[in-house]
Amino acid sequence: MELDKLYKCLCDLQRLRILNLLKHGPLCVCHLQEILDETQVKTSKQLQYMKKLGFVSASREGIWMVYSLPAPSHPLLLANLSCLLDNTEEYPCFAEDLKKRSAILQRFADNRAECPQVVYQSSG
Amino acid sequence: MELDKLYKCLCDLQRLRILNLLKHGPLCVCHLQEILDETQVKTSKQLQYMKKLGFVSASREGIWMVYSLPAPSHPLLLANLSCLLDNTEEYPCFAEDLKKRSAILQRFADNRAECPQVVYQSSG
DNA sequence: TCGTTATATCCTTCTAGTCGTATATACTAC
DNA sequence: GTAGTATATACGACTAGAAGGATATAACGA
Repeated sequence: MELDKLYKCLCDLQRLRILNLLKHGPLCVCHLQEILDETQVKTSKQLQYMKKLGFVSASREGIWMVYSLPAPSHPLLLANLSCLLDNTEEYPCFAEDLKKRSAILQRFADNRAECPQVVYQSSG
Repeated sequence: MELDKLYKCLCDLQRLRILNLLKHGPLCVCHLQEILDETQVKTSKQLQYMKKLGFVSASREGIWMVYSLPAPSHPLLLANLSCLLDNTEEYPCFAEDLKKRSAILQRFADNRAECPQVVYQSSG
């Protein structure tokens, strides 16, 4: 894996936000899309981009495509993701995204049909 | 400073190599060019790119433009640069560049006219 | 003043990546 | 089979950035 590929992956705010979310557990496209407040196409394309580079992996569960960070992820990727929440006043979106993620997982507790099993399991 | 700007700066191998070199001390364009084995235009353009984003700073000394990392640099930048030498077998260029830098600074010991003062001082 | 060295900028071409619309595919339920 | 939901892809327009050649600028020494 080349370093410039890694940084190309990180140099888009939306991709950073996606990676930050996936670091805390797998999610499917529709929920990423909901959290990021973005179109389906745009979200999907960013995921394809990162998948092609090997920084996220995908697996189908029913109608959902569940995206997650592969194990093991590049240590430099994880190190950078760890910093995203450090300056919440300057970059509030990362913490906010995680709050939205929690809310969605909470919602799944009431309606299990809204979410694939892998995602639900990660909520605990 | 926005995160995506920082990563855009890092997502080019030549820029990474320049930053790795400047982390160990200031250098002028002609010596960066020599170490990277690149054209003058290309080297200068990369420096302009990074300067515009604020990740390197420049000061003229006689006929030379001396580039360096500003103090303080973005902590995330420094953290990433610290990792460049970690996997020397996989990314040999960063260590090689530093060797070339040492050789150049050594050369300055014999011919001081070949180098501005700030660069020479950093060799110690 | 002129010549030389170091560096920056202009101009054009080229490529990678973005974005949006529309459409295609995959799966499920009926 | 059809309908509906989730996701991916194809296509075209657009933009940022890369690259290279030529040229401009800045500073120096004679």
